[in-house]
Amino acid sequence: MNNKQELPWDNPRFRNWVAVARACHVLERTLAVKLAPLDLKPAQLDVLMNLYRHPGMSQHDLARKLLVGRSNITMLLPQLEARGLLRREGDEKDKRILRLALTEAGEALLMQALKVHMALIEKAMSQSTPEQCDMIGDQMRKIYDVLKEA
Amino acid sequence: MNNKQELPWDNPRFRNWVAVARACHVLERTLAVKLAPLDLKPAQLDVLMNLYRHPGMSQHDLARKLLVGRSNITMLLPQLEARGLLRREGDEKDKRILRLALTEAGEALLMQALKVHMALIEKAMSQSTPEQCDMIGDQMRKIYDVLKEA
DNA sequence: ACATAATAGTTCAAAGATGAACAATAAACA
DNA sequence: TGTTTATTGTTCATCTTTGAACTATTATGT
Repeated sequence: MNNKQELPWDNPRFRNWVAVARACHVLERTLAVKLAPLDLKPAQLDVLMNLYRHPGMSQHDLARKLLVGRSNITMLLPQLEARGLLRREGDEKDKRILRLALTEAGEALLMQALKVHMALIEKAMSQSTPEQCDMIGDQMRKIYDVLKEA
Repeated sequence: MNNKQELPWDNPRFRNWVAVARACHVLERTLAVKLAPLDLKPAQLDVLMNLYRHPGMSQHDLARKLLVGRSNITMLLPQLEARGLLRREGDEKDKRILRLALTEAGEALLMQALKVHMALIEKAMSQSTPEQCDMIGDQMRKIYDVLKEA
């Protein structure tokens, strides 16, 4: 009996996905190094980015956007709040909810961090034509949609 | 003064890379859930996969392949060794090196886990044509090459 | 209204990952 | 040979992440 008849490594989809995962991993690690001078970690940058784009969102919403647990957000925010990068204010109508927003300082730091992040992504994606790049993005969004409710 | 003149979200490369990262993240989380019945985590599966393909590799080699620190490997292996999934034997010529290899049980569990992993990737990548899939893999391998020495 | 269920956020203990410092061994070189 | 430098793996302290249990608040249903 031969379990090896169809090893994943012979399957293009498998091999290619492994490449995706590896590229993600190495870019994340590189980003962590490049953000170190700003005393910011990738997870914290994700928070700032989401608050910039969706000011007033709740911690629950943020957790879902970031694909992490709520408790993770609870542990993450006080550091950033103590540094004066964001505000947390209770919702008027629903006293359970804390609404989040960047401060001026938070926005300023975000802009610096985005330059770093952007430069890294430019370097990585400069290998692809615009058409290839868009196609990759389209496929990845499909993958996300397929898996997020699975 | 307007820092926002070229926000990353307007940049296709940025938006598309964010999609890649999100797809990676959600697939990794989904894999963790699907592997739970086998009492195996994605990081452990990575170890088994690499030992299957490169039997006799050292812990140092394994750490580099997985893009993690050596200490991480040191913490990871004893669990798997205790479950009888792999062997560690000292190298004859270089007494610093521990050579790693799967046991029969390790190989058997790997085959089960690979079915799960493979099914998930099939589901995710079935949206893409073979040509698109290969193109994605090619681009990602380029990204990895660009970043790994940066 | 009242009881039940659902939701937002927190706490806490356990597991994972990281990097610096260390011991043992091997390599380089004077 | 003998000394210095590199490499392999481990240990340890620290930081992150996670999920379950908990409190407070709101929604639902009778």
